[in-house]
Formats: sequence, C-alpha cells, structure tokens
Amino acid sequence: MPEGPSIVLIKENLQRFVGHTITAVSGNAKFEKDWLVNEVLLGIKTFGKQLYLVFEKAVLRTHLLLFGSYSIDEQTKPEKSLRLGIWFDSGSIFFYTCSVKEVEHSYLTEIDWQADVMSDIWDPKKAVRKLISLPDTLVCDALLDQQIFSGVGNIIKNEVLFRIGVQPESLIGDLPTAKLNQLIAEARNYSFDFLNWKRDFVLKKHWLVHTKSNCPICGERLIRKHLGKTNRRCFYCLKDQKRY
DNA sequence: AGGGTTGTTAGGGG
DNA sequence: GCCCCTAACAACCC
Repeated sequence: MPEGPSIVLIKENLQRFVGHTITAVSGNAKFEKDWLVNEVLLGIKTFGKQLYLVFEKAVLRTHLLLFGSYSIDEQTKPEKSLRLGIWFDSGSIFFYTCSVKEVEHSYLTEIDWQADVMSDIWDPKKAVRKLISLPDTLVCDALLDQQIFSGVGNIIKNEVLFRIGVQPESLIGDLPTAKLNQLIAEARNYSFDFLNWKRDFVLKKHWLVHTKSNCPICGERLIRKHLGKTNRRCFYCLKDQKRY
C-alpha cells in the first residue's frame, strides 16, 4: 500500500467525499477529534507517501507507514483496531495502523511540492542539484531520500535501478551525467507505471527484480542484500546492472 | 508457523 | 549538532 503512487490512488478513491460534511468520528488516533464533526472536507492533497485531508479548521496528515491500510464504506464492524473513522452522510472512511496527526494549514505551505515524483510540478532539475550535493551517497539511499524523491519506496527503488542498469552500491558522484538524468527520469516514469499497474491490480506481476530470484534478462541468480544507510532490501543483477 | 517487510519517528550514545 | 543505532508500531504475506 504505502509508496507514493498508492497514495495517489487513495486520493482518487476518496475524491467523492470532497464537499461533504462529517457527521461522526472515532478511532484511537491520539489527537482531539471532536472538532471534525460538521467540518466540510475541502480538499485532498498528497505529498509523497503522505495524504492530507484539508478542512477549514485544520488539516489531517496521514501516513500509512509500512502496514497501514484504509477502507471506504466498510459495513462490518472491523476486527482490527480502528485508528481513525470518519463518517459522512454519504459514506465512511476508515484508517488502520497508520500515523494520523492534526496540522495547521501553514504546514502545507512549508512543503517542497516540487520534490514529489508524482506531482504536476515535479522538478527534475532541482533533483539534479540535490543529488550533486550528495556525491558520497549510495544510489540506493538517494532514491529513498524523501527530500529528493518524495514518494519513492523500496519497490520503486529496486525496479528503477534495474531499469537503468545501475547497481545499488554505486555512488551518486560516480554516475555519468547522462546516467544521473536517467535515474531521475525513471524515478518518475516508473512511479507512473506503478500507479497504472496498481490501479489495474496487476502491479506484482510486473516486478522484474523486487522479490525475484533470477534476472529476467540473463537468468543469473539475483543478489539479495540489505544495503546502505537505509539498510533496505536490494535485488539486483551483477551482469545487467553496472557498478559505477 | 513465524520471520520479514511497500516506512518513519524518537531517543540515546558517541 | 551530527551520525548511527535501536525500538516502536502491531498487519500481512509467503
């Protein structure tokens, strides 16, 4: 669920509640929730893996972390503990196992929206500038840096590195300019492929290396290793991905 | 069946 | 203050 494109899909699915008024709220989220009743959902924004529900009085910031989930119009009483439930006359939204916080409107103006790979105003040139300031960073860590590639998660990371033929332990500073530009272009491009495949429930079958055992090009065994400061799983091919 | 994970934050030690 | 490590979170997949 939790990488950037999945959050864009949540936004799409919740769009029908925009303009609707809250009738009740519940859940174990640790913030005062009573003010939400009678508030109108004014809009929904995403930034990377975060989803923002905008109201007049304040904004709710949700992040699904690793295990989070949500549901719309769930009929049966949930067995798992409800983090936040929002009821409208027209239906309901439930969030589970996620971080939910109340933030002020000013929080949204502080965000570097151009850093979101899914955004209409995604700025690849800005990403180049950020990357060249971090020459000693491993590419696998750089892709997961939410200040640079907001929305990119571990799946996107592995698939992007395979697509551009770069091993995860390569240093940013050792990549030729063309390869650096390819990295940035593919971070966005793959994220949109991810979005479309996820929307059609066929994401997993398009994975080329993530959780896979063998290289789809040469058939050799893939390397599976936790790497970098982020220490996240990397899947890569020694032959078809170059170590710079 | 049970360990690992599509992720982030807080806190502590050095 | 920065870097690095650990714990917490507590669901689901293979």
